[in-house]
Amino acid sequence: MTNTDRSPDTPDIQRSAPVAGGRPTKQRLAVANVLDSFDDFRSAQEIHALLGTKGENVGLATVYRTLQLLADAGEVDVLRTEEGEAAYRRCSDTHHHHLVCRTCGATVEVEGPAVERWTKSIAAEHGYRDISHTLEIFGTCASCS
Amino acid sequence: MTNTDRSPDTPDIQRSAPVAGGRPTKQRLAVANVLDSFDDFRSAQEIHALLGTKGENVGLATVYRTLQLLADAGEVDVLRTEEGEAAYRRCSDTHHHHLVCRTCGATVEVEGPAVERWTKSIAAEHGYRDISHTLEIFGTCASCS
DNA sequence: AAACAGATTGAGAACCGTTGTCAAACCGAG
DNA sequence: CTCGGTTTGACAACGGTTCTCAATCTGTTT
Ligand SMILES: [Zn+2]
Ligand SMILES: [Zn+2]
Ligand SMILES: [Zn+2]
Ligand SMILES: [Zn+2]
Repeated sequence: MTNTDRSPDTPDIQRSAPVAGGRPTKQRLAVANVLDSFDDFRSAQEIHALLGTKGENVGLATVYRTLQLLADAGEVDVLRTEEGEAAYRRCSDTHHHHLVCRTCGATVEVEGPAVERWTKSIAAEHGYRDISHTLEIFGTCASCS
Repeated sequence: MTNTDRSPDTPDIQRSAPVAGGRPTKQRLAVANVLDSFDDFRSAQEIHALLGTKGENVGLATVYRTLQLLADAGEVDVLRTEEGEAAYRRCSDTHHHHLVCRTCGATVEVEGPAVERWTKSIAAEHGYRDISHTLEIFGTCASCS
């Protein structure tokens, strides 16, 4: 691990913004960049492997740590698959949900103001406060039918 | 493990219906019964421990297997906690969602026909079929505020 | 530029929920 | 009772995630 390694083949940094307040290290930038190369949900291990194929060797623990950082900062969305593993995806910064293909993972961001209102009012009706919610829709996309 | 053990202190079977098509063994009935003794979501291990305190010693693997049976049969609802572990609860048999207290686990079943309609139409709009969805609402209940 | 202090990394161990293994026990049919 | 498929439980194995800690890096201060 030599961060001073700046040989000619080292790809230029594409994402200049620091990663969630921490130091913009080579590894964190690599993770942040690879997140832009797909638009479906990928597990931490898949992302780690993907980095490997691109010549960016980042330790698995660091991938986990960075994804957690990004998730905490709201820069990526986290989804629990039905098998219980966490999957990550770079998303728009407004609140939204996902329509995910069960087969190929193709993901569509969806918004539903009515749902947002409904959850709030239901929760208030029962005296619950500090509401949050999770809503994911699963199905088989057109090309997988 | 002696299933013929029917000493006088053995509690009578309360739930006579067979468990999800399989054999109504002592262990399965014990699990099915203990599920009636709480109305919030409990992990498999918590349920296993709870059985222990009631003198019903059921193997952990059997608890997992039985809960899976019941879940497949739709007799219990499964929820993935944010830490990724599965939690179980006996629920009404109609489709519904949950409003869960983040602190004490108090759970309210909620229904929202509008949400059901919305998920279907959104999915159809994008050409997705065989739709399913997950929706959970989290908050702090009145007594935990 | 050299030194320093704190942040970050990576390899591997540890953790923990869950599932698999398999011999022993069980159960219902005949 | 006997027999064959089902179920059980102790324990091993598994997979994803987190922890540990020494080595390395980075920004800042001399
Ligand atoms: Zn698809
Ligand atoms: Zn929402
Ligand atoms: Zn509460
Ligand atoms: Zn629903």
